[in-house]
Amino acid sequence: MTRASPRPNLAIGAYRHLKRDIIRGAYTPGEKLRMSDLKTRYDLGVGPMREALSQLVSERLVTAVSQRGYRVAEMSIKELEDLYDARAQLEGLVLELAIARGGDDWEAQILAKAHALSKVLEVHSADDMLDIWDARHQAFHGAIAAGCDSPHLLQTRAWLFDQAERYRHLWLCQTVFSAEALDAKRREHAALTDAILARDAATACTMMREHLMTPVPIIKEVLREQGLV
Amino acid sequence: MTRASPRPNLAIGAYRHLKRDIIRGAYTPGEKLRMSDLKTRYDLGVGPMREALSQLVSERLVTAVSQRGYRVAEMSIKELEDLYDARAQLEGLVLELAIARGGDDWEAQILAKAHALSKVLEVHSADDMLDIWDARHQAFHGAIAAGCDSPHLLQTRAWLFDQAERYRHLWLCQTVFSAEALDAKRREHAALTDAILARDAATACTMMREHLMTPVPIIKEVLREQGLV
DNA sequence: CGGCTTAAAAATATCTACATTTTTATAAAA
DNA sequence: TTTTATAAAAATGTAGATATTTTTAAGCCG
Repeated sequence: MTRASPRPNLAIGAYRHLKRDIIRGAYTPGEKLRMSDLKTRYDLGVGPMREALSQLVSERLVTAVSQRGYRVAEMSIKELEDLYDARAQLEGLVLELAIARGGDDWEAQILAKAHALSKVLEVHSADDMLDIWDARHQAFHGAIAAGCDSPHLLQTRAWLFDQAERYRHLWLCQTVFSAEALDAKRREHAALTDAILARDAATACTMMREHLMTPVPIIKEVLREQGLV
Repeated sequence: MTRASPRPNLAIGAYRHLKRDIIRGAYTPGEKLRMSDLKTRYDLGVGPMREALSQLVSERLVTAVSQRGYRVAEMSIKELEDLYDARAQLEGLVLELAIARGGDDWEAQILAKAHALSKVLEVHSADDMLDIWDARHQAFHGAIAAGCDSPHLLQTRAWLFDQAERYRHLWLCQTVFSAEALDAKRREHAALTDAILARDAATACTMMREHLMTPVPIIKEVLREQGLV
């Protein structure tokens, strides 16, 4: 008899909640995270709160200075550019390996997820639309990456993804609510799928890197508009 | 007036100490880390100890199950192979970018570090020898990687490095105390340096990937000998 | 009168000790 | 041998004590 999920402790809950809030932009970059405020906001003691913050420091979403508390990590154009470049390069590598290593099941999964993504047309509420499209979009790219068959490379990919998610969220809001942008993405995904299934590594990797870099100018603009940098 | 390093709090000290102990093999993989033991061993309260453990969980050196405490992460042949493969692939990518992006200063630094590494011949005590050779070896590879000019790729590289360090430590002990092994490494490093300075990306990347994979069979053997798997 | 230093006060972060809950080990009974 | 009841051990959470930083205000010199 195995208990799949022993009741998670408060620190884990706080970690998830706080991480989500940071990613969704509930705090402004660089904002001070006062213990007393956090305690009341998340209705917790200092112990669990500190644990959650420690983990977020490890993930670089929060910065800490000894005896001077915690702050939400800063955002910057410079970081945005490097982060997306790193992601694009890594994704290119992962895709190259996936094309070399992936089997029939890998191909099938890509087709399945691509199909699911292309069908997000039904009418949904705005928030639902964002969540559903994003979930399927991630599933599609995840299916592609999975072919590299390396837990540690995938872990690394997930780690960079988390780092980028605050920026990415800004882009999502711009893209999901624009029929035009969505359509452009649909075409990119279709072309990418074709190149991958044709096992054309050179073309596919180049397309993937470019695909991942397209959000950068859009995010830059939003960052400036919203005065986040 | 800036205080470069405000006195670090106890959690940071505990984190460093515990991490070092895990990497150096002071605990056996999978060993339970009891709070009461840790408290006495590191002479600390539970608060700081928990913070340190939380960070190590983020870094996957420790595993946690809610309400059932912490354990040193397991080691396995499977993980060893994936970890080193991931590292080799990433290092290949980083090197490719470095050759494309690195400038004169990058080349100079590589030569400097390569020279320092090749000169570790003077007689040292055994422990000194290990520390000095390792430090210079890391500096050499670090100088090469730095050329990719991407903080996030380098961060990612450092993260995989940390993951591998427990395995790597086993290899170091085998290599540093063998004049023959050291000499083989010296030749590999020299050839690598030549290919890099010649900006021969294809050759250099292949050599780098192979260079990083050479420890794997040695570590496998040690793991089996010491019954760690 | 204004800028600078110094000193007290408030706010904040950090740590320890204790209380509570949950898990694990032990022993008795079926 | 398996199951169940009990006791011990361990993890988790809270509250209060301590140390550090930041703010505020007063004093001093130019």
